[in-house]
Amino acid sequence: MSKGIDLPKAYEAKQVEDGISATWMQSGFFSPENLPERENRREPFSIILPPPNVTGTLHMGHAVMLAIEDAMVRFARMSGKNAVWIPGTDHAAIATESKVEKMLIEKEGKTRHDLGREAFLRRVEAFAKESHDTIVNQMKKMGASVDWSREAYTLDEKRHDAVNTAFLRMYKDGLIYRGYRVINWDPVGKTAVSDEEVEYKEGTATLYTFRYGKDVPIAISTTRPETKVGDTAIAVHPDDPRYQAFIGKEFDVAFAGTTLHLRVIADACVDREFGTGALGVTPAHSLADADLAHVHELPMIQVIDESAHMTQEAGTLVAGKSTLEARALVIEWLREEGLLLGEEEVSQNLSYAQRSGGVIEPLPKEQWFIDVNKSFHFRNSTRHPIDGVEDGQEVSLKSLMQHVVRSGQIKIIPDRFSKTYFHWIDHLRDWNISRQIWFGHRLPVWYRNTEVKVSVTKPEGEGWERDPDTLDTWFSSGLWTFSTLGWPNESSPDLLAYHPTTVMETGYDILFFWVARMILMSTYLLGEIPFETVYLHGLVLDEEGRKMSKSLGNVLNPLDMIDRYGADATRLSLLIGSTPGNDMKISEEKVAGFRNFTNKLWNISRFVFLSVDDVKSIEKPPVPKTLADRWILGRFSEVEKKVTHHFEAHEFSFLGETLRDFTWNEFADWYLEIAKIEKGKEEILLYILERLLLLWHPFMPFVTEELSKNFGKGLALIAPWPVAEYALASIDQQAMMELQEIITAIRSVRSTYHVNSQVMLDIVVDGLLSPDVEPLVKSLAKVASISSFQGEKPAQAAVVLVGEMEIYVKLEGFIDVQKEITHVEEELAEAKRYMQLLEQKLGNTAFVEHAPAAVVEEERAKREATFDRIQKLEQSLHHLSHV
RNA sequence: GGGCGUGUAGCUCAGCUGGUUAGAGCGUCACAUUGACAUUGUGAAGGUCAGAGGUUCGAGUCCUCUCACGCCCACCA
Repeated sequence: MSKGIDLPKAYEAKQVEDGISATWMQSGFFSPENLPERENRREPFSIILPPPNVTGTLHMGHAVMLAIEDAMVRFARMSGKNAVWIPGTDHAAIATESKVEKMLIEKEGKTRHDLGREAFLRRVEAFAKESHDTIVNQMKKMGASVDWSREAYTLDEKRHDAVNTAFLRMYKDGLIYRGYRVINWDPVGKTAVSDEEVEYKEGTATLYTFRYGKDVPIAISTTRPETKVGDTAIAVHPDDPRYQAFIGKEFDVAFAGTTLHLRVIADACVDREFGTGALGVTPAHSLADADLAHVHELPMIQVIDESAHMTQEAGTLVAGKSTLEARALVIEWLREEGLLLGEEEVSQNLSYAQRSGGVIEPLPKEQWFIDVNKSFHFRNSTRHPIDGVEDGQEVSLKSLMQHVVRSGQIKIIPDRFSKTYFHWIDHLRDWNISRQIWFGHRLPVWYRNTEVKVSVTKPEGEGWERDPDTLDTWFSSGLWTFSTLGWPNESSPDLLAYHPTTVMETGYDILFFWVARMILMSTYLLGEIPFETVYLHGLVLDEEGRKMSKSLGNVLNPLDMIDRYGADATRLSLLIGSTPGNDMKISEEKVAGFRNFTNKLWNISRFVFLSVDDVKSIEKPPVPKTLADRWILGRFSEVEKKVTHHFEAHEFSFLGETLRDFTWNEFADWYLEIAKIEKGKEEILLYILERLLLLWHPFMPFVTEELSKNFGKGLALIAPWPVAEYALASIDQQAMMELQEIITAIRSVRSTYHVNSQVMLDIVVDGLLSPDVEPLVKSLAKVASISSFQGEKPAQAAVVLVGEMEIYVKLEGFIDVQKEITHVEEELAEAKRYMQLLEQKLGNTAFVEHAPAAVVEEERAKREATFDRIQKLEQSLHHLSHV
């Protein structure tokens, strides 16, 4: 059997992947308009790639995303859909700017201000360009079948147009406003950040309890004494009997170099149990206090500036000092005045800026916000209207965001994240969208003295200055599902064809940052949902379950994995064993394991190609001739159905396992072995192999594309998805029971003959049996011994006749009776020696009487076990000598 | 403080709407292997399914409580 094609003995991913990548690119089939005509080609499938930041290189998180999305889009494409997957990159405003500035400081000792806006931005752009090219290259290595002709960038001209259009419309509707508010200030990045960009870490702090002055009857507690120079009120609980008498009273008091005017206010939000039960209100430097100040109409005094130093307003004692210096000074002052009543170590959450790591300093600032609660007139889409909201109805952004998920128009997988989503919306505050950085979309806002104009171009007249601020990067990302499809041109062909997109696949960690913002923007601007399904994958962790980070040195680079084990193995290791919304651990070993599988698939193909005369595509379903044929064809059809179902249900791990089990445990281990004995299986082998490769294609595109070439049918990339053509042969009740008996019998043969590794695995059977267990057992033993005596290498499966039934038995190795007898005799001798030893020990009365009872028990148990073992070995020896 | 989740073999995890004897991969051990594949094959060992109680003919699966761990949100000054 060697007339077919002879492939290399092992699959060398490195040698084929680049070539295949090039073939795919040249084919143009990543762009839907180039796809060959098919009946259902009008049905669209669209997925927009979550754009990687242009700050560096791809990591495992990206690799998971690419593996899942590529599997989705390849399946859709093969299923005949008009499939498009749009790639792009994200300018990642703060992240990129701070990275470039950091490099600038390290290499040249200059800050961005030393360079100036224009020159600095040129540096950032150059860096982004370089990073972009690396990322694109990496995506190609992964085998991502994205449509490069539609590539987008969150900061290019088209997206800039979309951003401006969105901003202007929201401003007109009163949803974007400018306000002087307490915001999260990052003193390191020197910019405001949104609530979502603040991270919390547990830390300890000293809680100081003190009075503002001798004449102030209420003591308060704080971890930040330096802010107290900006206090304008003391808040107590309205029902607190201790402070009832003071509510509404006002105090003027000299405090640490300044004079405070404090009003005692009552508010139910005060926790009576904490500290003294009274709270010093600092409206300018606490978001919570700012809310209080708003309700109670308290004045706001800014005592900390943008570089985390005390302002002139803070008074003579601390003005100009850093917050830490000021803290020490205030405490010292309190101590001297005898006002400090107590100090206590408490654990506290400290807030940091996500990107720069700076300690967040809440302070009041003029910023731009999106109002999530304000009512406006909803404009519904004419083509894909949102159900349950009328055109022109009064809604708020918040209510819209809730509605589309609650009504099931957007489905989140796994479902439990819907709860998280609603919980987040319930607590949502207005979104601060202005950033005091340079890299990003500059606000289309102009100022002239007190005049403010929102316009893309400079307003008429002299003296207009453009707002130097840029937009939060997530503002442009929020438009991503439609800004990539041609919006704001509402008649763009792509927008008409592909929006709403079919699925959004991304990590759960950006549910709020991004998914929620896309829902906000799309429902508001288009009156459409941005996507029908949200599939959230988990984070990729290292072997010990830690996040991968450069500082920990536990980063597994997907490119290294691809280099060592191939892209297919890397993809499989990320697809199998990961379930939506759950984090996954990955290790190099795991990837190596899947490399073995790609090689297995390669060798299965190699065997099939070698054993047939003519490698060709089998057009008509082959007619099964034997039991084994009926079985494998039936099983294969079942697998085809299952795989299709798993794809539709986004159950990628199940899908992979189903396919792997069939490929390895059924097709290779059984049918290929049977095919070595029973001839005439060429058609079936080819039929199953060709289709099996296609089923695998979305998961491991490279090796399957390479192997499929041999069938001469064109690219697997656009091959029609296989559809089941056989029914599984039925096995009736009676047969099942008899089958069970046979398996039991076989197992007993195994132990009786002490040939645990020698006999057989399982049997494949269908139809009615009239089994006589004895003959089966005998024939097995016979096959085994005969082969061994003739010194031939036997096949790994045998067909055994039991009555009129053919039974396929898988065999592995055979008994060399003589060798086996010697082996058993040796073991027997050893066991007897051990037995003697135990007898001796237990016969010793001193041991039995003085040793701890447990030890004696243990020895007795050992004697029992050894006795059993001797009996078994003697039995084996008896059987063996009669074979 | 609120919410979500996890706890199943040495390790990583499956186990869907409750149904025979709880599975896979890796690891370990034993044996085999010249002809598709040592990136292989066959087997073995290894589990009171975190614990307690309950519902049920029947619970890894449903309910209640407890313990441990993780994540998210809010934030107490």
